[in-house]
Amino acid sequence: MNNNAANWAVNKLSTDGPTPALPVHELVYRQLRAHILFGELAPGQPVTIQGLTEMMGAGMTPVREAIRRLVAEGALEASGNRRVGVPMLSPGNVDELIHARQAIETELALRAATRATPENIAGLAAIDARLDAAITSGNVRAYLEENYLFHASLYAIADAPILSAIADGLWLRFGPSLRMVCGRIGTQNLPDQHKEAIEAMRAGDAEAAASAMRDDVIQGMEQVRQALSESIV
Amino acid sequence: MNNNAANWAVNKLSTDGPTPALPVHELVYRQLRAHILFGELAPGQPVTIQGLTEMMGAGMTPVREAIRRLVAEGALEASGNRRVGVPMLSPGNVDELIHARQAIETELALRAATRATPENIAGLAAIDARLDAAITSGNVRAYLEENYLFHASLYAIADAPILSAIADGLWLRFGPSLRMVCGRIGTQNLPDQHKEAIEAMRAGDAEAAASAMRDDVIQGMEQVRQALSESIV
DNA sequence: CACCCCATAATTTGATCATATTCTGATCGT
DNA sequence: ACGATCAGAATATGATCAAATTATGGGGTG
Repeated sequence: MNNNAANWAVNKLSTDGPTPALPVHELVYRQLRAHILFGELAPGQPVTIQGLTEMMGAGMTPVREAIRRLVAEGALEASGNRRVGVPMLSPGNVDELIHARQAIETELALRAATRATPENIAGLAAIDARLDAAITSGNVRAYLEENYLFHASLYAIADAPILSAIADGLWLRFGPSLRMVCGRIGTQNLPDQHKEAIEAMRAGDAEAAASAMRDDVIQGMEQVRQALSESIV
Repeated sequence: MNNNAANWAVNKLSTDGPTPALPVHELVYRQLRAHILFGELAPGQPVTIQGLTEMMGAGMTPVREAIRRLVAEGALEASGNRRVGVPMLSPGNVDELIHARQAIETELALRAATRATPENIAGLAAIDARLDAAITSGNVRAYLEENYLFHASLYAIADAPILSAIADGLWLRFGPSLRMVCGRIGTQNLPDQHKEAIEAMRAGDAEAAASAMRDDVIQGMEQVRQALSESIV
């Protein structure tokens, strides 16, 4: 049983299953995390402790811990004067994210492709099929979830906990902005090089799989950059 | 005034200066962070809340927040059964760290080199001089601090908050092991390509500076890998 | 006379602590 | 060797205190 960060991320998108008395701060963390990743929270929006306590029905301490954790991961931003909110991406931040994602995700894809079993690949293909359905039906939330799930599954296959943790942190940073992109341009024109990656993995060509994922990352981040620059105008 | 993550890291190695009523959880976080970075805490060592409360003279809530934050950054590890401790690096982890540091720090060095002012370079040279003194005198703690300070200063110059945050997180992960390396091989044989980097920055050759820092990273991490593999035997 | 600015009060929000409760690990007895 | 009991440690709550933002009102100005 491999308890690495990426597996964890994949498992905890669904709340079902035999949850063996999960701590409250963990539940708060996961709910808030999902809100950030899938765009329930817009960039710039403030996040208050007391608001969370009554929204989640929890005490202050667990809420506080969840917030600190997400601040440490870059998903939330401490404004200096004790306030916490969803960060807004500057164009420079997008540049950094492009570089980082390219470096980290390409390496993860390379490792995943060299280690993937046929079952792994089938699982990825299933996710990608659901992703296609979400795109054609225009279901933004489902698109965001399945898209993230595809990448997170790839991380889990790569079996590289540190790189996976970094990649997950990056997702949290651009998640809110990605939602904005979808609201702006719809789901039709969003990138999806996943089929190329899956085919390359089936063929055992790790380099090609990594290259496909690199293209996917670049295209996605370019969409974000473009939407963001238009939004400023 | 640029309030990015790297500047923050540089500023908060020293505890002096006019601290405007810093929150307790922040102080606990910084002290614990320094303990981890500079090897007061060995890999595998447990970290308890109650132990910290009396060591730092603080309540449970701030201690708890500091621990969660460091767990989120990868500096500490939650063992599943409510226990928290300093993680032990596996050989695979070291591989990941080498890849990640190479990618991130090279990019940071590139950016820093293109932006550095003469004052910036002089500051780096001053740090490196103190580093040399620490090496010749065999002062391990000073070596660790100045070495980190050199890199952190470079991040601050690069003005890339997200990449800097990632790089800082990586330091926290191999910090305890780096201390072990020093205890094993002394300070004499430790890598220091800093002079090459400084010279390249003076000459305005950003590529050369980045290359020098890449060599520095690789040499340092190879030392860690080697010491770790010997330690297992 | 209406509008803006600044000082001050009120309220909201965050920070910390002390305490009760639950869970884990280990010891001791059978 | 197995299972109940016990100490210790973590989780979670609510109360209390401090800080910051927002609201308010008086005085001055166009």
